[in-house]
Amino acid sequence: MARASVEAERKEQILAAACEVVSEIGFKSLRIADVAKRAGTSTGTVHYYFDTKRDLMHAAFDWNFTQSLGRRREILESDAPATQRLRDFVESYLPEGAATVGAWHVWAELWVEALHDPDLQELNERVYGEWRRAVAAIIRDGQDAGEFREGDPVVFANGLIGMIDGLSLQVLLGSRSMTADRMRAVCEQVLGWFFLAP
Amino acid sequence: MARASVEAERKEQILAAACEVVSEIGFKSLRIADVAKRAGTSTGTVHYYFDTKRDLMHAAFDWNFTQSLGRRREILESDAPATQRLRDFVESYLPEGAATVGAWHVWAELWVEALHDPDLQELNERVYGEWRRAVAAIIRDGQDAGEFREGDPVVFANGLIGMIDGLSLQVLLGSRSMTADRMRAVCEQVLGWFFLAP
DNA sequence: TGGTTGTTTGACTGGTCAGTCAATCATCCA
DNA sequence: TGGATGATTGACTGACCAGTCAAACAACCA
Repeated sequence: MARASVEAERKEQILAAACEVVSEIGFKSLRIADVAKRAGTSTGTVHYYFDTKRDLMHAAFDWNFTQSLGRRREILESDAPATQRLRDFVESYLPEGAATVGAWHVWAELWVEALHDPDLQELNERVYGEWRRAVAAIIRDGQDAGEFREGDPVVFANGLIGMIDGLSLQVLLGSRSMTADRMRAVCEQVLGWFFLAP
Repeated sequence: MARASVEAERKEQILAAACEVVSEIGFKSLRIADVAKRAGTSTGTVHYYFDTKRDLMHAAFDWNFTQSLGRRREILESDAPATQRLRDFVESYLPEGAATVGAWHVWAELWVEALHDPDLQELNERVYGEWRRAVAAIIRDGQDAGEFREGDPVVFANGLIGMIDGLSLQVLLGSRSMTADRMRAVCEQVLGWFFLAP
């Protein structure tokens, strides 16, 4: 066993580095040596903590999600009105800041890798379950408070999350027709249709 | 120059094979030898028509789009009511049949590859422009015919296409919470909110 | 028929990189 | 202090594969 403190710290360093490299050059181009360099260590050390490249990437994908969830905990657990929480949630997803864009890149790589990897599909399933439940809970709150029109919260959560994913991809691809600002406008429009006028 | 007939036929064979292989094992795992075998030819011949792997894949991505558009031409150019055309369009996108699922896989690979390739971003831009225009045109028709509520057609087209992309990804990932049937239900629900009752 | 151009083949090469390993260093504790 | 265990290093190896190339084959035409 690695000594607990060193192990946790070093793994974190390596996972953060792996996510940065994936975000910058993509999974396909990622070399263990790139990760090692970015983490300020050697390939030997990377392999000391992660047996294979696959293990490393699975752990990195998982870590990426944990970090994303952490960055949104404040929003999800806030006791602001549901309309506000939903707006904040959507806003926090817009691919604008470096952290969010980086996390989105890693997500996109995960998706495509998962197309041919059942273990990653399982990770996706777990994570999307969490997002879906979180959004559906906000919607239910909003409906209970009369801020939100009726309808199946899960259907709306699925539609909203799906739309965010699809639009974000276009933004990440640098589309001239779908900038972060335009995405914000589309999301606001859609939310507006579902919020009841105050 | 290759003799026109042979060249066109052989290129088509190779591109179709490339798309099949990408769909089955992913871009990252694709070997020129796989494509050659699938096309019933040799690696030498693949390289005779496509200088590099990158050239081959760019052409394959382009070809995949042309085929997808062809499969939908009938719907887009039909003179059925706008509501029907939009329903048919969405239905045609559901990742169910082999051809559609295959095309989606190739799309997903294109997206991720494009994150780090400006030429592919350009292809994405062109293609999305076409989809967006096609959908917006249907919506405009529907609004003119009073079948559809008012609002910016482009905003709605963007929202709808984004949602389809995001949901399709989850279906492709084999999510137990997002099957093709559930996706159909979400899309119908959303379309229902925007169609005016007859 | 024989020459020209277009097409096909697969063995081969050069470069790349994940993963291994033996050596070294650091930390802890008896 | 010295031995044990944990941690780190980077040179090395074996597998892999894109792209090359020389040789062969096919279609066409003069």
